[in-house]
Amino acid sequence: MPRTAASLPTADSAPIGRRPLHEETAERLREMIVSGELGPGERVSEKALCLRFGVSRTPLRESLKVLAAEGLIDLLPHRGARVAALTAEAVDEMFPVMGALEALSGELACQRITEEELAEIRAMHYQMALHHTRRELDAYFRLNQAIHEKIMDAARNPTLAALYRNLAGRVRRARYLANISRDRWDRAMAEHEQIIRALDARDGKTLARVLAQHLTNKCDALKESIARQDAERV
Amino acid sequence: MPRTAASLPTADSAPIGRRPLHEETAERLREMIVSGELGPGERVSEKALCLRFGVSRTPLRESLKVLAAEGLIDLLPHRGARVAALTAEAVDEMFPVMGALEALSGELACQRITEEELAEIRAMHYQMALHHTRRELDAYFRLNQAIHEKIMDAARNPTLAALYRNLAGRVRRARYLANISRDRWDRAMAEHEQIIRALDARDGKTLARVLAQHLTNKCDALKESIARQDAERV
DNA sequence: CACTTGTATTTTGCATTCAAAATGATAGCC
DNA sequence: GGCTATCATTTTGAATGCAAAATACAAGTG
Repeated sequence: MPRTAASLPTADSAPIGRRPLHEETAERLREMIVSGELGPGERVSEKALCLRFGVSRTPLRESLKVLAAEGLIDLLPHRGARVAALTAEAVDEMFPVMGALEALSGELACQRITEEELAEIRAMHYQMALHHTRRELDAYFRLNQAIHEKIMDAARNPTLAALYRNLAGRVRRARYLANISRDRWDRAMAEHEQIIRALDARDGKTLARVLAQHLTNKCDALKESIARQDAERV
Repeated sequence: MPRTAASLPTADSAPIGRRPLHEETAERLREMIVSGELGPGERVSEKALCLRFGVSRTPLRESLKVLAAEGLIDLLPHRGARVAALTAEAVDEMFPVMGALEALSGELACQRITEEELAEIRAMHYQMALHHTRRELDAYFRLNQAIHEKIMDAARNPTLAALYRNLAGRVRRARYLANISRDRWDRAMAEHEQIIRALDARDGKTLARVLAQHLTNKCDALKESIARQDAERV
């Protein structure tokens, strides 16, 4: 009878076939938005992108629908697509959610992380501390993000990780305007020390609390930046 | 100059125009999947659905991409779409996340809920208690879901609510196989009593804890059902 | 009889085409 | 001059058409 495991679509041994265009374009669009190449509120012309990517409108439009579902762009019926704005309200909504997700990742990671993973995170932490002392913001950001993702992965919950990455991607678009203060930066670094300690001790509750607080502080910092930015714009 | 608030895409005064087909079809598909009309793992034929909905493949395919992004269907390149399976592993991943999201909704709701909303929830609670004593499972489920959604709405965080509804939709597909035990049902009802009490007292921490625990128990019940189902299947 | 090999059919992926709506421009009017 | 109304252009929404891939089927071979 055919309903055996072998007949199910188990992704066996790396399919060589190329990826569909709508995936490719979705990824590139995502990258363009998250990187800031397409700014918040900016109009997204189908034709321009088709030309640029060298594809027809069909796969591109499929991508746009997906990106809209992910919250990266807004689709106005008969009026095209715009890159979703990143308002203070949206940030205010997203960060508590990210805080809850990261807190959960921390709890799960404490139960499931391996010694190897922890060692790697520790190494990244020290590397990041170095960038902190050297005031290398960009490199710091990259490692910061990588550490949080590593903890997320250690939680072994792909569903959780997917939701987190979605929100993180939306928020990351704002990093270029985060002119973080020396004070806040130092505090963030101190929080990361606590994160490592809690992880070391496999203290899930504490880690969850620290991560949530860390996110709350990040949110405040970002909102400050957005407010400053908005004030300048007027 | 045209860059004023009025020119921004503020959904002003109810656009009367009909909705795009891809939205319509996405919604109907979602409903078909969540209601169980399309069973987990079932193949989703583009042609059949086009015929059924009376639309061409273009908007339907756009819907499929969106549903895939939502995690309701799996897209196998060159092999069509299947309704996403609802495995015990997936449930195990989703419930902790829903627990975290509901816990957050509880905390926020305690800060923001109005007396009117609370009164309505209380009324729904008593109605639900009635269905519980009468063993009216379906009506009980409906009110149960409605209460959780009401708390979610009271949290005043649309981003949070959207993520929650996505997960809730994915999980809801399993409700028809939830032959809940008398014991578990009684315990769930008792937890709902606690929920109401915490909400009454605006005790966010307690509410968060109770909601998370409630979800953990729901998860266990569901996994039991799935395991039973799987055992029968073999 | 199981198993491969080759072929016909179906289904998917994408480009193209057509219709409808929105945008922009021009002319007419007060 | 400022305003509205009409028309041309652009852009979006959806259907159709075509090529490639996958599936189903049939015949041939050990």
